[in-house]
Amino acid sequence: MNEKFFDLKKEKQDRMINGAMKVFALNGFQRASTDEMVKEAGISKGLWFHYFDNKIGLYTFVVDYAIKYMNMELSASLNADPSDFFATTYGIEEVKMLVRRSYPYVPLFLSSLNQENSPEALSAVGEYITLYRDRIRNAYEQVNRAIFAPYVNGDIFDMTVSFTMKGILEEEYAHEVFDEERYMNRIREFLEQMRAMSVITGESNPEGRTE
Amino acid sequence: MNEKFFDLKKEKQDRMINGAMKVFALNGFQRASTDEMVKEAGISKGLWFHYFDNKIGLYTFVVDYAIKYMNMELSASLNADPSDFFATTYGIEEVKMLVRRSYPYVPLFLSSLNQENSPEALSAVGEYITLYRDRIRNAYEQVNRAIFAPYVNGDIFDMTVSFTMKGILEEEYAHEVFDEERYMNRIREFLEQMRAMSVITGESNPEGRTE
Amino acid sequence: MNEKFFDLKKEKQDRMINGAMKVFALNGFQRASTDEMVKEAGISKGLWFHYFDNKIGLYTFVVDYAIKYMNMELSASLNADPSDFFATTYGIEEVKMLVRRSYPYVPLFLSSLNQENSPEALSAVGEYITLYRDRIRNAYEQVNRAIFAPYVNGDIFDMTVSFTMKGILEEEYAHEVFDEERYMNRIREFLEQMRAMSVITGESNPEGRTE
Amino acid sequence: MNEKFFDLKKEKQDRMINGAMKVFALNGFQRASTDEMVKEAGISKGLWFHYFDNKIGLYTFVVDYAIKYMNMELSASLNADPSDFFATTYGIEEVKMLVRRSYPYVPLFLSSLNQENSPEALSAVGEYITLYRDRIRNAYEQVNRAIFAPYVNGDIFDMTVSFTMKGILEEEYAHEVFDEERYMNRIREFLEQMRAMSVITGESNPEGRTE
DNA sequence: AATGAATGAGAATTCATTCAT
DNA sequence: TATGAATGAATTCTCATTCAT
Repeated sequence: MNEKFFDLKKEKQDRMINGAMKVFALNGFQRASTDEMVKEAGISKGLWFHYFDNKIGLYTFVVDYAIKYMNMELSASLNADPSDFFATTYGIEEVKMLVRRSYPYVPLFLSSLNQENSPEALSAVGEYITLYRDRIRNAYEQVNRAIFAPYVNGDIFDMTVSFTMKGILEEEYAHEVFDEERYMNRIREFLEQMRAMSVITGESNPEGRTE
Repeated sequence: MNEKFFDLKKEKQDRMINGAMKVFALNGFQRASTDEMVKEAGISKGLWFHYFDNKIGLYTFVVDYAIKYMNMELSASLNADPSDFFATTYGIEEVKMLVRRSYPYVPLFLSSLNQENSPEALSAVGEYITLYRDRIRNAYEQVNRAIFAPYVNGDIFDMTVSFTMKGILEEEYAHEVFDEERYMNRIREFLEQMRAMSVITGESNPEGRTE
Repeated sequence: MNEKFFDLKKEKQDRMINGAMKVFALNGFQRASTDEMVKEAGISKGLWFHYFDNKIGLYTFVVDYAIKYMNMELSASLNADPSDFFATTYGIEEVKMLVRRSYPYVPLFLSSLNQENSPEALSAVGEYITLYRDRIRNAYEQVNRAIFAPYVNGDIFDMTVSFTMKGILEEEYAHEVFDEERYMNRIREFLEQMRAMSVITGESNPEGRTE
Repeated sequence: MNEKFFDLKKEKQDRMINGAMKVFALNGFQRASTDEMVKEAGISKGLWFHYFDNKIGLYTFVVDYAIKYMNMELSASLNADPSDFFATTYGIEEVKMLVRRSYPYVPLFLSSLNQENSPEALSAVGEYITLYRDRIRNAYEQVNRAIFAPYVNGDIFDMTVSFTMKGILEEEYAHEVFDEERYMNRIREFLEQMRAMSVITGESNPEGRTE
C-alpha cells in the first residue's frame, strides 16, 4: 500500500476503511465488489488503487487495521475483573461495541475471517489473525478456572462460548440495523446461563460483571 | 430442470450432485463457479445446462435434493432414544455421517444455507429450508426437558448446542480431508460436557447413547 | 447430404423439409436453430445430421428442393395467357399458392433468399437461385410488351411489380395464419391498378385473366 | 444507458453509434454480435457495457437516436414542394442521403426495423418506430392527390412506392460500397415512371422537383 | 435407422485493474 | 491528488455438431 494514505483527512481514511470492511465482511474476499466499496466510501475507483495496489492489498490492510484497532481498544478499554471468565468475556464484547462506534463493521469483519476460504485471502492474512487470537488469549490468561466444576473441560468450554457468541453476533448483524442493546442482552443471558451451568455452587462469583 | 437427469446412471447423477454441492457449500451461491463444478463432476459445461436451465435452477435442485435425502435418512436411520436430548442430538450427527458416505458435502452444504446472502438464492430456496428445520424440530418434540436443572433456559441451551456444533462441523470441513472419527469424538465430548453441566445431578441419564 | 434420405417415407421427408424451410424462412440462415427445426419436424437431432452433414448442407438441400419443386409446378400448372404480363404474373402467384398446399413455406422461403446476408449461405446457394430467376424470366419471355404506354420502362416496371409483391407476401406471412384469399385479393388489386396505369388506353386487354 | 456517453468526444460517440447501427442493420437484433460491433467501433467490450447496460439497451438507444436524427433532418432539410407527392418522396430520399454522410447506416437500419422479429427487440422499440412513421405520414399530409388519375387508389399506390423504394435501398446497400449517385438515379427514374403512369395527362405538374 | 446425451467454441455480461487527464 | 474511461480475462449460458447406444 501507499503510505500517503495516512496523509488523507482522517474522515476520508475512515470512510474508505469502513466501506471496505463492510463489503468484505458481508461478502467475503472474492465476492466483495470494488465498485460497491467505492460507492460506500464515496470516492473514485482510481483513488482506491492509488493507495492500495490491488484487492488483496486492500484486504490485507483492512485486516491489519481492524486487528490493530481492536487490540488497541482491548488494551485501552477492557477493564473487567481479569480473573473472572464471564466478566472478561462480557468485557470483550463491550469493547467490540465501543469499536463499532468508530468502525461499525469491525466485529463482523473479524468474525468473518474464520469463514474466509479464498486461499489467496487466507495466505495473505494468517499472521494478522494470530495477533488477534493471541491478544484474546492473553486477556484470558489471568482467568481463575478453579471456579469451574470438575467436569468442565476448559477447551471445550471456551469453544462453546466462542462459537455461540460468534453465532449471536452474525445473527444480529443480519438484521436491517444492528441493535446494540439487544445484542448485549443476548450475550448477557447466554453467559449467565453458562455460568450457572459451569461454576461450582456456592462459589459462583457473585460480583461477576456480566450485567 | 430436465427430468431426464434421473435416467442417467446413478453414479453420474451423484458425481454431478456432489460436484455442485461441494462448490456451492464452499463458496456460496454467487461465487460458486460453473466451471469448477463441471471440473469436479468430470463432465462438460454444455451438459450441465442440458439438465439444469441455469445456475439458480441447479442450486434449487441441489438444495431440494440435499434436504429430501437428509430428511429421508433421518426418518429411516435415526433410532436414538427420542426422549433424550443428547442421544437425539448425537443421533442426528450420526445420520449426517451416514449421508456423507453417499453425498460428502450434504452436511456442510446444509450448514452453509444459513449463511447464504444472495437474495436470488434465498428466495428460490426458502421453503425447502423450512422442511429441514421442521424435521429437526420434530425430532426434538418428544425430548424430556424435565431432566434439566431449573437454571437452564431451553432456547438458550438449544442455541448454544446448535451454534457450537455448526462451528465444529465447519472447522472439520476446513481440513484437507474430513476425519469422521475425529468429528464424532469432538461432538461426543462436547455433548457430554453439556450434559454434565445441565442435567440435574442424580438424574443424569446414565444410559444416554452418546458414545 | 446422404442420398438415403429419399428412401424415407415421403411423409417424413416432407416433415423434415417443411420444418427446415419454415425455420430458415422466418429466421434466416444463421439465426435458424437446429433445435427448432428438429422440433418442427418431430425427429431427432442425430437423424438430422445423419442425412445432412451440417447446417449449410441442409440449407443447400432445402434451397435446391424448393426451387426445383417451384420450377416443376411452374412448368406443370402455370397456364395463363403467356403473352399477357398481368395474367402471367397472377398465374405465378397462383402456382405459389398451389405449392403452399404441399410446402407451406416455399413462397416465403424463396422470397427470403433475397435478404440472406450470411456469406456462407450466399456462396452455397447462388447457383440455385439463378435457376429460379431464369425460370421466372422464361415465363415472361412471350409477354407482349407492346401494350405498355411508351413511358413505361420494362425493367423499372418489372422491378416495381416484383418488389411490391414481395412486400405483400411478407406482410401476409407475418400474420398469425396465412390467409390465401386475402393474399390473392391484394395481389389482384395491385396488378389491376398497375395495368390501369401502364397499358395504353383502349388497348387495355379486357380479357386479361387477373381474377 | 449511462448519460456520460454524451460527454465522450463526438467522433467516438459516432464510431460507436455507427458500429452498432451497421451490425444491427445487417443482422437483426438477435444475430448481431457485440464482438463485431466492438471491432467496428474500435473500442473494448467492457466500454460497451459501461455505457449501455445490455444489448437491448444499446439497441433501444440506437433506434431512438436514428429516428430522432432522421426526424430532425426531415424538419430541418426537407424543402420540397409539400403538395407534390413525387417531390416530397424524392426529398425524403435526399434527406436520407444527407443523414448517411454522418450516419451511413441510418437508412438501412430504419428499413431493417420492419423485418425485426425478435419479440424482445420489438417490444422495446415499438413506440419509437411510431414516431418515425408519424413524421413520414405528416410529410405527406399536404400532398395534393387530385392530380392522380381516377383509377389510382391512394393506398395501393403508396404501398407500391414504399415497397419498391425499400427494395431499391436494400439492393444498393447490398453492394460492397453504397453508391449514392446510382441510388438517387434509380429512385428518380422509378418516381418519374410512377408519375407518368399515375398523373392525369396535361396536369402532370411539370415543375415537380424530381430531377 | 434412430436417438438424445455429450461436447466445446462462442455469445453476452461482469469486474479487477490500468491509465490518460 | 483525484477521476472515471478503458481494458480484457473470467463468468454464465447457447448452440451446431459428434458419438455411444
